[in-house]
Amino acid sequence: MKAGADIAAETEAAGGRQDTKEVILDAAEKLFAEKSYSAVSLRELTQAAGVNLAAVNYHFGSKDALLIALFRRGAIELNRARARLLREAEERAGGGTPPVRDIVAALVLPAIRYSFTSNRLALYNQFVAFARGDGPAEAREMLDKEVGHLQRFALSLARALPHLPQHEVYWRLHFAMGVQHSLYTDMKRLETLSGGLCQLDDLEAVTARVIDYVTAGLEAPFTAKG
Amino acid sequence: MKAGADIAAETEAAGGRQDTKEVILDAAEKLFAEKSYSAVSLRELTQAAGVNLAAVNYHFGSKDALLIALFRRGAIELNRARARLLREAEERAGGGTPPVRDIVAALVLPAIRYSFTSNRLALYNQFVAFARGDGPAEAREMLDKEVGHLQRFALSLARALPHLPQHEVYWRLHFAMGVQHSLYTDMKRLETLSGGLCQLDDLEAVTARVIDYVTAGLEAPFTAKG
DNA sequence: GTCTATAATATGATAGAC
DNA sequence: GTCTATCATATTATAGAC
Repeated sequence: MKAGADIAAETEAAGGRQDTKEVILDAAEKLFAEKSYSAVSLRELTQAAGVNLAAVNYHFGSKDALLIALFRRGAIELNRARARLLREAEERAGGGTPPVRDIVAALVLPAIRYSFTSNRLALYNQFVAFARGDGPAEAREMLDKEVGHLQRFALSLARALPHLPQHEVYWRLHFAMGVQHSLYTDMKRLETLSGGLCQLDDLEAVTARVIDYVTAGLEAPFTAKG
Repeated sequence: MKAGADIAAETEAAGGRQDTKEVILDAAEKLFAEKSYSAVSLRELTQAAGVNLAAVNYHFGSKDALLIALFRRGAIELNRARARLLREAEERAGGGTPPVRDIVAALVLPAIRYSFTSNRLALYNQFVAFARGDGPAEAREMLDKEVGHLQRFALSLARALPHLPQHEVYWRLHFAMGVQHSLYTDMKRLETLSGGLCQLDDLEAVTARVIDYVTAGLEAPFTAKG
């Protein structure tokens, strides 16, 4: 019954310790989020993970392949959570179009929610922001080409904002991603700027703020451009 | 009369070719913007610049020091342009408070304007986004601690939005930076997502879009939070 | 200031014992 | 699947000739 390639996270469920592959993924995500991909050596990484230096190459084939596996794991998790919330919002709207605010919430909540609870998705967002810069070409292409999950949001937003031309919806969704990005990379500057007033402590408050801001941007009056 | 350490950019003005130091800075900015700091070797860099391998260490002392010099050059240029526009907006307001939209324009215009004209500030923004991740600790601290220019904008915005508590102004300004960030890092994803509909071709249109979005976010109705 | 040659080290990857 | 030892290579930095 115990096939070689079980998909489910049987390790965590099974009560005890994770298998090596996951230990490596977790350590890598943490380090790549702190220092970005190229700046972390396999030696530093395997030591932090408490595994042998050769383990990364054995389990993933190469450092690059590890990065891609990491992208994949995070993307699946994040996109699934977003899609579920979007679906629920659509169901609440009874087949109609959910309000912009609910669509935005579905987009924004998963990353923030899991982010600051010791769970992974925060690190995922942080490390993606950096690794987009210094990852291998293959990894960057992946990030730039897998946009299916965002398409769903674009469609939903277009229905909720029928007065906007389609390209305007895309632009504003793009900006919305940028706003989220600011949560994962530049927080220290904000802390400095605000003299410690603004921090990522109160999750509910931060979530509400982001949703307010993004919703307002999406609903901004439209003036024809270019 | 020709002291060793002239501050001004006498080279460009003098009519002809740049001196080695500037050639290196320009090449570094370009490469770091494409591939991020750690991913670019001194060999690749000096070759692209057409200078000797040892030139970086001779002129800057180390690769890290080059990065910091690059940060400094770009920051000075960008902040000066922003400050000038903000001052002009304040003068137009006749000593009173400029409208939010004008403050936003002062914040947003310089980077975009110079960005896509072959000039440098675009590259600067792009490479800062990446280098924040994988630069040396000293460089990151610099980025996180030098916030004086943003303070000026925070103050101006606070006057223009007197109903907002101060920390809310900081948050929204922070989000505004994130929106700008999206112009310099994730454009390929937007192009894919929009099927080529959205691109950085029409500068005026993009500028107007960003200003619309950011202004709407800043002026969003305030609901008390945490 | 520029160049070549090279030092000193760190890196990703792999072979082979267990 | 894990470990040690090591290869082949790339890295930053520097010494010293010109």
